[in-house]
Amino acid sequence: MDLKQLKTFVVLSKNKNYTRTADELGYAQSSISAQIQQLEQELNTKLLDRIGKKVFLTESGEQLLPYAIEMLALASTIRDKLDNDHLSRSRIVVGASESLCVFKLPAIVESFRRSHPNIELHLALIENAQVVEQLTNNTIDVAFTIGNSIEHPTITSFLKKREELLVLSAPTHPLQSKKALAITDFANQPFLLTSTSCNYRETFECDLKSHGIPYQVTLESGSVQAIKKMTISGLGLCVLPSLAVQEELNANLLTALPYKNDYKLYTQLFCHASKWLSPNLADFIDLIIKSI
Amino acid sequence: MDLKQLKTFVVLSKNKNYTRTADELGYAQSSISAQIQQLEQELNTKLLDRIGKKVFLTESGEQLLPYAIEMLALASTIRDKLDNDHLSRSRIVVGASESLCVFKLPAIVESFRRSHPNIELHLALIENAQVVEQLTNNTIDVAFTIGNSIEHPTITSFLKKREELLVLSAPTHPLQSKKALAITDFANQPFLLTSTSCNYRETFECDLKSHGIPYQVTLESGSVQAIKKMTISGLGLCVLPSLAVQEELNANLLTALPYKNDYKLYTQLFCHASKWLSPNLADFIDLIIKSI
DNA sequence: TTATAATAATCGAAAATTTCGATCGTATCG
DNA sequence: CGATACGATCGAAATTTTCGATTATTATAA
Repeated sequence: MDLKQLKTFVVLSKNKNYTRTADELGYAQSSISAQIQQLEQELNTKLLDRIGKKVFLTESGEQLLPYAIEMLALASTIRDKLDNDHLSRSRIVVGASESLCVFKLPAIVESFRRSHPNIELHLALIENAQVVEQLTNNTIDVAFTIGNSIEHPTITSFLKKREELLVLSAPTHPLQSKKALAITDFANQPFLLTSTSCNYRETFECDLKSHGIPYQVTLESGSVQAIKKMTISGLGLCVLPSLAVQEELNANLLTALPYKNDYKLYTQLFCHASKWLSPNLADFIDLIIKSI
Repeated sequence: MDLKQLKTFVVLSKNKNYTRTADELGYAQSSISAQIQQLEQELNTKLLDRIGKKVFLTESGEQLLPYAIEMLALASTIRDKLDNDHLSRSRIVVGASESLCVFKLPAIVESFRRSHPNIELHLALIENAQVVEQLTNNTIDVAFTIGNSIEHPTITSFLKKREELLVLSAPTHPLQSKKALAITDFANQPFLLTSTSCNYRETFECDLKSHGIPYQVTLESGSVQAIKKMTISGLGLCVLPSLAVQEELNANLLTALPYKNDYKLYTQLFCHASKWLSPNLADFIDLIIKSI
């Protein structure tokens, strides 16, 4: 049983004429005969009687007709749904770093939702270390993170932009007056840091430790927002990528200390290399690339 | 889109493994690949992602899956229905003469309904003259009539049994005492006849007329039962096939007059030659043949 | 890192099927 | 009875499907 045969059967039921049906469907008349015979053979009944010059549906034919119509309707629905889905319903699961969620994604998501109103966007907060695993498990469609460079044979990178990591203080902080700072200047300073697994903290802490610089952690928080507020209040220093503090720098609420570093942090955008980029996903990726 | 492809897609969605799916469905692995590619091409999406070693349904694949399952279920329903229908639901439209409806069909119908309880039997009263037309129009499936011989190139006859046409009277009737009657003995007799289009009446009346025998029609009725009752009451003579008066002859309520005739009347059973004989219809025809 | 095993994609050839055009058979209509 | 309309049938051509072999990729073991 085949949709082609059912289609032919339905049209033939309407026309009750093989030749016209052949014309309508673009087949030779003999092909219509053959298709109906196939169908009859498979269903093991006669579907049509040719009595005299006219064609009649048999009992079985009458039985089949509504089902055949339903079948074709269902096939048509499938085509519609899947075609529409390219344009309408669909879901993209984005795994993103917290900073990017807060400082970059809102504008991107807003813009994407305007251009693709029917796409469901799911946001999963992930850390840099999970990127490969989650893309490989297909639990996220795309990863948008800030952190250490990631290179992996089965992961495609669409974007890699160096991010400055800043050591920040309140504008009134004593260290702020110096022309240039060395790592040693941070000795015994109170720091407000993100959680241990965070790449910027890791990077900076590694720097301090490798030079044997003692330091205090006054606040440890997953919330960048909390850290900034505390720093503004003068509680200590914090280490954040510049993109997370643009606003505060502009408003002069925070000051970047003149500490030259060589930290390798990147905003990156990844998919699994085998991932099929649906038109929507491709659009989303393009939008991010343009927005950065 | 094709049921075969959908089936493959569904099994593959379950297995998430091409090789196993190929084994399960009895194809080569490459055929599974090909079928899925066909489906993807036709629906213009990717249905499966192969990420690393594992196979995942894409968004589109997830969308398709329930529809594909529904489709297969529907196909399965069709097969079931049409197969069951051979045995269960079905309808046979029988066109039959009144006499046969009254004197033969009841026993046949009862027996058939016992052996084929789910077949809907429709009975249409028809006259001999309509047999060809109605079979040709496919308004009846089978014709079971008593009357003149019918031979027609497009009509198949399954049964042709000579029927005796009797001229009957009440046992007390004066003509009954004669040894043998000639047509002339019926001159001026009052007759109780069936309606004009009826073959027995036609046949007998023709006989009288061709010999220029005058006669009266005392009662003209479509009801054989009424005619018999009136004849029993001594109102006149009637002309009926023997099968219609078995009971009354046995009970000595009516007497067959000793009139030798050469009327060619037959109980016959027909289908259109092009008619497909469903198993049920074939059973019905067999039953009639055995019952006569 | 390299070898190995697992697995799907690809490709060309073989097999199966579908389609077509021509012809035949049958029923209807003038 | 002949002409016409229409589906069935048949063999050849065209197309599609399937297969087996090979290749490519990735995960895993050594």
